[in-house]
Amino acid sequence: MDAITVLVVEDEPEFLRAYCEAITRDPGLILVGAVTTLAAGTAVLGAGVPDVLLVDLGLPDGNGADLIRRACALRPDCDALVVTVFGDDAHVIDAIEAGATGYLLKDSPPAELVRCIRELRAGGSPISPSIARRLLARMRAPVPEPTLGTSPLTEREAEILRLVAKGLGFGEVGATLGISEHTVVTHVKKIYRKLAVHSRGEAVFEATQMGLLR
Amino acid sequence: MDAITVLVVEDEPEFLRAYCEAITRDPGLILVGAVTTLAAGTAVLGAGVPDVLLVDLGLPDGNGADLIRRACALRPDCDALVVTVFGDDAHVIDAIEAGATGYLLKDSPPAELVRCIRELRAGGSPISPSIARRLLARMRAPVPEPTLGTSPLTEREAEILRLVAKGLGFGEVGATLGISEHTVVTHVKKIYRKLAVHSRGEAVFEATQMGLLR
DNA sequence: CGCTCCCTACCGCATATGCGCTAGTGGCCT
DNA sequence: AGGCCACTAGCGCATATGCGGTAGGGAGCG
Repeated sequence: MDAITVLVVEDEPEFLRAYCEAITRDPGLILVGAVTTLAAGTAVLGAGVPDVLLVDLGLPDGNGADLIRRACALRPDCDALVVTVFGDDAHVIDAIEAGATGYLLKDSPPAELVRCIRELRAGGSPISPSIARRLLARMRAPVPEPTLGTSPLTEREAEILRLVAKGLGFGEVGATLGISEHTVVTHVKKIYRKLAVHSRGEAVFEATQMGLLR
Repeated sequence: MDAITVLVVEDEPEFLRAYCEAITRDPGLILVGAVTTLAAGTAVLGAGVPDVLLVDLGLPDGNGADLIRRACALRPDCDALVVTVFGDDAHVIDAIEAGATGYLLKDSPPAELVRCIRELRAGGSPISPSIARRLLARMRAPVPEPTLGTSPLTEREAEILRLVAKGLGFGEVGATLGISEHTVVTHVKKIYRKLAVHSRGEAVFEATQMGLLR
């Protein structure tokens, strides 16, 4: 296994020193750079993206997430390990969407750090437990059931709206459901009144916003 | 700090033994039960939900996720730690949606286990790095930016579609954008052709599915 | 037994919509 | 300079849509 190249971007001197020390002490890791600003980090990336980007989010001249974005764009298989004091959702989500594959809070000892770097290159994603808790909570939320009962629409009406959304004409909807086109029109009229809309497009739009379609 | 009560549900004898041994050896943990089936686990929960539910997903008589669901329903603040060989998305997502707050693969040593149980009660969520990697990948996907460039629609067309979606007639759209109604119609025709649809509703539906609206 | 709500069905009519066709202007690229 | 494309604008026409009103059958409820 080749040695792992690491670039450290961290503005706080003590942390920077500690990280560098831990990395250089490990024979399997190669410190290819240690900078304290977003600008400097960007410059280093231009000369070649390392295997692992160890980055702090709160840099003096910008957000570390931007650096991650750039690194991932230049080299998709590189790993970005965030080490920061920010444990809030906004920072975490932003970093992850930027392409971070690891997220540690600054309470981890340097020894832990090198282990995490190894884990990263092995295809894993070390994440501080407290951060992981937030992520899990966030993944659980997005599935709150389609909500049939609280919908202002009748089951039948929703069914018709779904078909209308798929582009079927009233006649076709009627044929599909085995009812008259006139009946479909009647239903649609009620739907419009309930949703306070006046056209197909608006109805479909409102319905999708309300999560009534699939 | 009070001792942490733990219920183990694991069908494989060797693992069950190893888990129980590690837990009983730790003075801060109290093993309140060790069962091998979903049915037995359910029964034990009926008599009181422990602080931590250590559960395998692949039980002989059902899915461990169901047990997690039950435990969380009975006692929302309990923690469920999944320990399983299943590392695929379906199992992971299912378990997390069920309420799991930790997810370990069966390659972790028992010593690691008790540390994870402590982390759980401290509000953290221990997750095997390889599992975490899948979760991160999954969180990155759902938000790939509105993507103006890759959209089949022109900026102007998308703008018109947004207005149409809000229920405006072609004339109103024209008035809003300061162009002729006829021009709006022309745009709409191109939109329909590009999206391969034949009505307002279908167009709005497709567009929302493609994330072109907001 | 009335009352309400949902699903069903129909008539009529003004307007909107979908579609094909033509065409001028301006920007971008070769 | 010529080609390609987006945006603009218009004509004509068949059909769909939106909206009003009416109405019967069935299910559930006090």
